[in-house]
Amino acid sequence: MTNADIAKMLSLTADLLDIKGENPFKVRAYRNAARLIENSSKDFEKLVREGFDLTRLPGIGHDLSEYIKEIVTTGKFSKLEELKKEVPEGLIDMLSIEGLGPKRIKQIYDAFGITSLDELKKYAENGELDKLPGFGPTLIQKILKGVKQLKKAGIRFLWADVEDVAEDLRKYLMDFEGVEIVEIAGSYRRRKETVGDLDILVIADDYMKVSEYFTKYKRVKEVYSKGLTRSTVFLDNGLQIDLRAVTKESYGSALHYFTGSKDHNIAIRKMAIELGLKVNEYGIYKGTKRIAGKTEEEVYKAVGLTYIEPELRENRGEIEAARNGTLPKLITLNDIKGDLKVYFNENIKEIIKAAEKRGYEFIGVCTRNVKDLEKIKSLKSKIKIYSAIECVIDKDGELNYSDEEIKNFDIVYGSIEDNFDLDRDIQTDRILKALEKINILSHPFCRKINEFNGIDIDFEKVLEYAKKNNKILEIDARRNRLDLDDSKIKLTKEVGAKMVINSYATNEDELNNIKYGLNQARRGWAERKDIKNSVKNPF
DNA sequence: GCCGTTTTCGGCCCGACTGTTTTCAGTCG
Ligand SMILES: Nc1nc2c(ncn2[C@H]2C[C@H](O)[C@@H](COP(=O)(O)OP(=O)(O)OP(=O)(O)O)O2)c(=O)[nH]1
Ligand SMILES: [Mg+2]
Ligand SMILES: [Mg+2]
Repeated sequence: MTNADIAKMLSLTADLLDIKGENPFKVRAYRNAARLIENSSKDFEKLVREGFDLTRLPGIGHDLSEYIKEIVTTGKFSKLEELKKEVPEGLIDMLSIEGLGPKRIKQIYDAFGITSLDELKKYAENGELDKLPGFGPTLIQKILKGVKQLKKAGIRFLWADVEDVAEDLRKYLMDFEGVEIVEIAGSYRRRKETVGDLDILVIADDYMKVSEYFTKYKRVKEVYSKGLTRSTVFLDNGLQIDLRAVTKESYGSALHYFTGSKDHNIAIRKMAIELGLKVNEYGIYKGTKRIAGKTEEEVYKAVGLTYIEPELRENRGEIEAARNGTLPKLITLNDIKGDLKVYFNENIKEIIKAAEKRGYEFIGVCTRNVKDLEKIKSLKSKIKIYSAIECVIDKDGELNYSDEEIKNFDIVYGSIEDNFDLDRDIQTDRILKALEKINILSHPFCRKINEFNGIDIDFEKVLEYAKKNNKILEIDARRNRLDLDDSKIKLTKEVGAKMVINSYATNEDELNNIKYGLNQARRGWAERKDIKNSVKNPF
């Protein structure tokens, strides 16, 4: 039972309770627990096995603690099973239709007993739905459209895949008369590996005119809502863009609000309440008096905190760290001294030249074929070239090359490329075995974003071994890998094992992949000392 | 359902946009 599995059950429970009409704060408690577990770097199955007191976690009390234990030990959640009898699971699909929330779904279910999208479509088309109070023609049209495209359920976009359109939108908005600042906020600014939409903040005195201009952007396919200070559109590729426009006195508060995360915002607002203050996107208020909000620093200062970098704003301990003055000094692009994995191929000379130009001090040229060793050794550059071999780890943890064949390489990588579904203990032993012979474990979880969630291993055990034996964990920086991910990076840092960020460049442009890995390293609280390719002479 | 150096009950972040609302509930950020 993985964290993701547990989180899914709790989240489903929350949705069903919501539709049932339960107390919204109870629903939130389930959602919070689900999110806590989903985002946690700790393995909950292990925590339960070790008898860890779950109620020590924020938002987990007596009941949820027992529920989590039940889920982990039995694989089932009896409360959820009972709930499903009352509230059919099929109703969950309806939540992913824009404009349909728990209340309206309950209304529909109570009136017609509908439990599927097909039935919903039928009732929307034959005019039955109109009979419900609050269901006007516009909403019915929205529902029909939603059934057809199920927009909200669409997969999330890779961060790197929205970079270009984000920049294009920034330019487009900056071009508008009177616009002073454009910030891409939301999960994009927090550098999350995937983004559900783009959240754009515009600062302009004449902020009310911005929405109109925004919705005329050439790639806008549909205007979902348009008001004086906020609007939402969908682009031709289905990407949602939320725009918020305010005047510059609210810049800090608005940017803070729109950057999130939601959990972080709520935590900050709770702190403010305890100080007798109110925080919203316009400022910080004491009574009716506005006391701060021009910059983000002001916002944090008003609640007694130092500035928190966007990448850390996930309510994963950053607020406590800011209070205690123990925030990490996050690694930056400038700290990266080299790239320890670029591919040995026909572009290698250009890649090396580009690496020199970037100011790198070393580069690791990697092949999967031991016969390339001499050719790699004969490459010339003014920077240090490491020869690297990527070995394939077989089912039993053996490498595809003998000790003799790889002994002259500067760096030995090991990569798992098959048998992804082995049981946790077997998979863990496989990795531990391979680690004996390699320096760096490539993309440790073998995951592919939006495709494969990754192998099941006892990662903490791997980390303990790595720390003790100076083995390094890779952060594969390719846009759809980012493996280790942010929470695993955080755990690795906490244990004290080292990591490298590798670009896997096959041409000079792909050296830029480093940036994507760096984003995740920063989200994982990594400092310069945690990342091997930010020190001189790593090998 | 969770939480508490004031609290074990009574709060729980706060605001914008939409529709059919004649004053606000629902949904969303
Ligand atoms: N205070 C507060 N802020 C919110 C709430 N919902 C969203 N926000 C803020 C914080 C979010 O980061 C920001 C943008 O909202 P999004 O729904 O786009 O979320 P975000 O970009 O974080 O993640 P995403 O990748 O889009 O799913 O708006 C809320 O309920 N309360
Ligand atoms: Mg967003
Ligand atoms: Mg958004």
